[in-house]
Amino acid sequence: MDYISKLKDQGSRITVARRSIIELFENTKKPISATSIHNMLTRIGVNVNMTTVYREIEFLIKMNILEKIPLKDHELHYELKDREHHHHLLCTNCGLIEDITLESEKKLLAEAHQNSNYDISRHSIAFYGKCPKCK
Amino acid sequence: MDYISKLKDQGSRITVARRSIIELFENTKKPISATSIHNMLTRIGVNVNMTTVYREIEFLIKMNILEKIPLKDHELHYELKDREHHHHLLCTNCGLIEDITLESEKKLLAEAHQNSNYDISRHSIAFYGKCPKCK
DNA sequence: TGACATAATGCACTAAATTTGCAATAATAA
DNA sequence: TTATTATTGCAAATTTAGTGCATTATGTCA
Repeated sequence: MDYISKLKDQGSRITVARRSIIELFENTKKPISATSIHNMLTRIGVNVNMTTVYREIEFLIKMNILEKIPLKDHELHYELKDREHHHHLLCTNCGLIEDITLESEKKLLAEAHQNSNYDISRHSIAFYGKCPKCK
Repeated sequence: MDYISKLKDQGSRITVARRSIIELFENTKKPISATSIHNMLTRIGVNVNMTTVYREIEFLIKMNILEKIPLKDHELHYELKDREHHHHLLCTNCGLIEDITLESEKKLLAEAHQNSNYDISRHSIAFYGKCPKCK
């Protein structure tokens, strides 16, 4: 079932901002910062306050729809949480962000579970380097 | 050779702030934020301005001694750069950060090189979950 | 050792990202 | 359509980070 129906079912209201932000993430499939969300919304004619953007992000994280993606930047980025498992490739030159899926991460995860006494629930992997255009 | 000697050799001055910050990182071996650095310095009686902390971090990054570690926080963290290769384990409950070394990351890295057309220079892996105390 | 050159620092600001309080607005149930 | 209250906007406060400039202090060399 889609996010909108889920939110409706659990009692949340579906506002223009909320719907637009969810669609933004569904179409983009990349980590987006709060400022970018605001810019993109403005570009498509959805005029919302930055405060609303921040509050909506917070809400969607609480609802388990978005998650934080920390990048080497002092701006947090966000992404849909239940996308098929994947990780990121970041260009240190132009800032481009791409996805990458990794077969061998299973072993990695198994090793992490074994080598630690943490109750691991999630993990993130990022590769930094130069993208095709920049190298 | 140690960091202090390296800095001296290359002409930098060794101030109380600089020496203290380097020692802080050597003793802590964990990602530390600028604010934490400032707090820790104050606690041991080294009173420096936040500006100095930020400028020193910048300097130590330029000198290849520190590197940025992005966490799920809107505060950047830093760590000594040439520590033996390792990654992080973060408690989603109390914020505890521990190190973890992984044998199988070699395969992962090889796969990443093969599956992408990026010129990968670095990577970071983080596991999120509950630490022994919190689970 | 003492004075000099300049790296490093502090202070007062600025800038950008994020958060909060509260009154106004709008989504939904009835 | 109306009432309830979730959501929003606005203004202002906080937090994190970075700057310009005058002052201080490190390391060098006479």
